[in-house]
Amino acid sequence: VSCVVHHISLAIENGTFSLCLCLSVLLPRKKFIYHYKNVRWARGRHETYLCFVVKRRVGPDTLTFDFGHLRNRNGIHVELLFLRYLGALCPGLWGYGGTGEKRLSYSITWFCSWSPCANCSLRLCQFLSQTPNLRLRIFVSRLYFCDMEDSREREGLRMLKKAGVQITVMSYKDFFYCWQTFVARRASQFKAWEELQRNSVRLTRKLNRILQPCETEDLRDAFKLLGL
DNA sequence: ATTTTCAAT
Repeated sequence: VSCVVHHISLAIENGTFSLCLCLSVLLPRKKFIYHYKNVRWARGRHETYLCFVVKRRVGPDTLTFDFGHLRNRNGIHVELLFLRYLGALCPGLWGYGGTGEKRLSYSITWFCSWSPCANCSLRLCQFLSQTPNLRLRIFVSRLYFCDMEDSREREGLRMLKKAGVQITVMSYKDFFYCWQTFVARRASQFKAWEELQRNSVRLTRKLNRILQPCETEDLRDAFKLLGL
């Protein structure tokens, strides 16, 4: 109930924009499966979903503060929408991060159907550099525009890593957790699709290669040195 | 073998 009330108050603050947010606290099953399916060719996913959990920590005590989901709207990527809501989701985020008695910090975990684009990564890095008392963990189902070696999206993911963001490709246990937490599942059990595991492993390897480009560069240098 | 991608009609 508190979650619903919270989202209604968000709607009042931000106008009709977030009306949908407060009407659908849980994600319909079909929508979740369609958008989070980690298929190789994700044709027609012209939306991106972001399921989030906010944890609030005051001194030694941590509690789950809020959760919910968002999707991109009006040409605004879902990550930037999330940043707009962040102030409301994390009261006191600014101003209590120091060494005072009220030491307050937040930890956000989100599960996104696509990894962030280059611009969103940049904006997130900028934001995080100004909020040292916010920790962000990002799980992604699929990698967005990361096929080219020199893609800006790849660079963006590396920047996020440098900024201290933990980025992970979703595996079975993460899809399962999302199903339990964010989906209007009724009594239904999460049923993995074909290839879930294989795709997750493939994307994990791909992400690891993206985040550790130095090794291959070093190898190339080594080959050059050896005249190979 | 090849296919898509936070749309634009």
